[in-house]
Amino acid sequence: MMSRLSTAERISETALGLFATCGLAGTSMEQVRRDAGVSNGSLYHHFPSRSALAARLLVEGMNRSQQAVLDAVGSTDHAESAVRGVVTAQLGWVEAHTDWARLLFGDLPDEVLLAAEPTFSAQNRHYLRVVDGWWRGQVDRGAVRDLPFEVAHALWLGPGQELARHWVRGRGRRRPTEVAHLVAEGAWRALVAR
Amino acid sequence: MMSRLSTAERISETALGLFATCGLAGTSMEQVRRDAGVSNGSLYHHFPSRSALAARLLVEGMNRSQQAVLDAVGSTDHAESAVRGVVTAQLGWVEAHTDWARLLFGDLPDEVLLAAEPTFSAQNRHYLRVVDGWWRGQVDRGAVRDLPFEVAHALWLGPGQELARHWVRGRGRRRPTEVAHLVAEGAWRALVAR
Amino acid sequence: MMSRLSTAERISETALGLFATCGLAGTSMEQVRRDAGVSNGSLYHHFPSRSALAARLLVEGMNRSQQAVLDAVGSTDHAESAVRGVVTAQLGWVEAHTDWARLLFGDLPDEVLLAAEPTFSAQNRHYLRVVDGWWRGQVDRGAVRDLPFEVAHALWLGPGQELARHWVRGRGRRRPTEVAHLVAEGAWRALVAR
Amino acid sequence: MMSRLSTAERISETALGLFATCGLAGTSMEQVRRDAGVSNGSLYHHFPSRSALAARLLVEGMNRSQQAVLDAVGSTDHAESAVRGVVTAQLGWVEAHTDWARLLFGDLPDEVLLAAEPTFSAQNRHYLRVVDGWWRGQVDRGAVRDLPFEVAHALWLGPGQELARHWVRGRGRRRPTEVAHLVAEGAWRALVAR
DNA sequence: GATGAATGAGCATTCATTCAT
DNA sequence: CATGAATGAATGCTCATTCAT
Repeated sequence: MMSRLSTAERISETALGLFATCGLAGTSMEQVRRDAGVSNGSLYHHFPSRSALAARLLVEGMNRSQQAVLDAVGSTDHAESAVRGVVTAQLGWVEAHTDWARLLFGDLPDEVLLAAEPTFSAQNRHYLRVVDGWWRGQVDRGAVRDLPFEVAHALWLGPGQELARHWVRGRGRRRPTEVAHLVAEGAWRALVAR
Repeated sequence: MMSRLSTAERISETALGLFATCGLAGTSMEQVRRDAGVSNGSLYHHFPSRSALAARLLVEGMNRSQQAVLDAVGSTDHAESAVRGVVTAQLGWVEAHTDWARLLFGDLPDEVLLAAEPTFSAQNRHYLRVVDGWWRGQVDRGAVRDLPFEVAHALWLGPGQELARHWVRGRGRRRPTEVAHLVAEGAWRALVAR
Repeated sequence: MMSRLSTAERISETALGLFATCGLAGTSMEQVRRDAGVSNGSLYHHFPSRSALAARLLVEGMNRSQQAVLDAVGSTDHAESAVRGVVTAQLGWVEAHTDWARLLFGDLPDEVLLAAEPTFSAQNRHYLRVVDGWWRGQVDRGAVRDLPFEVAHALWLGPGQELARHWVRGRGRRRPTEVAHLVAEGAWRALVAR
Repeated sequence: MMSRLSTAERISETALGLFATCGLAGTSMEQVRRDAGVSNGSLYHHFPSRSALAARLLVEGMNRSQQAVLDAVGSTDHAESAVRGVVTAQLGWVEAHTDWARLLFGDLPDEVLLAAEPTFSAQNRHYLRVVDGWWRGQVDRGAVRDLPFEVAHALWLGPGQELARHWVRGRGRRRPTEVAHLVAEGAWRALVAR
């Protein structure tokens, strides 16, 4: 009997692990091929180019990560719960999916971004539209400060991002979820009206 | 007459520009060599390996960037001024030195980090010791919230980091310095006691 | 139609000739590639490194050369015939396969020896076990002097080795096979009991 | 105060050690330079080329090694003593000067041989003339078998050479001087008239 | 005698990718 | 879907050597 995973899945998983460990630019198709135990021809049958492989993982990872945030935002109309919930969700997701996180935190060469379009930008647009929309609603309602969205986004998710970035690189004592409530509290204070 | 810059300087500057444009992993020694107008042997005489070249720039850039923050912290004992000043300094420095910033924001392969040690970690220790020391002083004085340093650091510099990261990648309308006061305000709210 | 030899064979043969002519250390992969009329990628597809190529030839050559000796030893139980036969076989083989001989006589860098393991040492063990065993048998039978095997081996094969070494380097008037019987006679006298 | 050895001597000794360890072809001027702690310019001031350095050591080593044999031959007219004495001297010298021996046993690229001429061939001629002359004298006197000189030389020094070769490469249990008398005995039996 | 910058050719090897089977 | 041979461009790096100071 064969392994449980399909060839394509074996390749994906192997690649994700390698990207996390060696960085996207530090991983070659040859490494993926070897580690996945797949023939050259087979590899290229499933992913017609290196960029295509990276792009597919990027899109998938971005989707998962943003979904975690969107779920948190969508779960309540109460501003404070949502703001805090997003931070908690962000840190929880990173801690639960460090490989994906490392990929998303990394440098993405233009060729990969190019290959990831259009799915990528559509996805992104959707994410931004939803979150931005939610934010403006709360501004109108007077629940949060009236800030340009990029500033709000930075104050909201920047600290968690920063913390997570250190965490996945092995720096930082505390696990993200350990301090999530402190970060969430900070974000809320930075954003709440008055 | 020769060019004003020494060979080593010409190499450094060329490399920094290329790293900023093509990414660290996307820049080859051959490109550096060609663009700097230097012979192969000469290039390797001054920088015995690709990693050594990258590491030297990394250490230098890190030093400059951290110095901007240290200067801001050291310039006053008044907590609010210092907290705000650091954010402003951070965003100002990034905007004024986008090439350096791009290098520091990028993915640094282990080989480069390895080559950057020990200067790098010594420098880092110094930076953290000073900033951490200052922070604890303010905590004792009751000026700021009693947060683990990594959390404080994330709330303090994370938003700016996030904003700057987008900015140097060409995303984000507003220039960092334009919104610096808003980010600084957010950071202060997140950190101030009470 | 393609050439009769497989790509791998074409590479092997070309490399053997070059190693014989220019020495192992004096032969570059580039030369092999050019002379064999093979693409770079193809060369490395078949032999993943310079050392691997050399090692494969080394193992093969060692095998052939030792087989000539083993055949001579195995062909008779009569001590004198075997001792003389081995010397004759040794010199005959060298004269008939100077390219192989030159490779085996040359300096073998550690990397190559390392790459040749374990096949190499297994082969060697077999060779030594057989010849040593045969020798001890003759010692017990009182046909030859009771000498430590390494000394016996040196007296037995050393002179032929020395002669062959000079011959393949172009020194020495007489062809090995011309003087084989004299060398064999000397070896026998050095080894015979009484 | 400076080191006791002159720069040239430091270079020579370093090079000899490296040649012994890494092989002649495996040693670069850069390695010699580094290990000797000498500047590039200084190295080339003393030895104008890589080949010149190797050649100088080769000539010197050959001289020393042959002198040991010549001394043994010259010390007596008694054939047996001389034949045995040469073998003993040969093995003794190798054991006492393994670095030199390794150099002399190694592959010598043409460029080095070329650079070693004419000293080298003059030395060699001298050596051969003396030993050949001595041999013919003994043949005429009926003390030894009437063999072509190259065969006699192979039977005489070949076994020791073989043994020594293994010894310097770390193979072979017994030290050369331990078994010298056995080898000498074998050589004498192979050569003695009757 | 010593120093170190400069040179440019050369090399082993990796890589992404294609293609015939 | 899978296999592995084939391709050729590109890369990081080493080396022997020269030269101005």
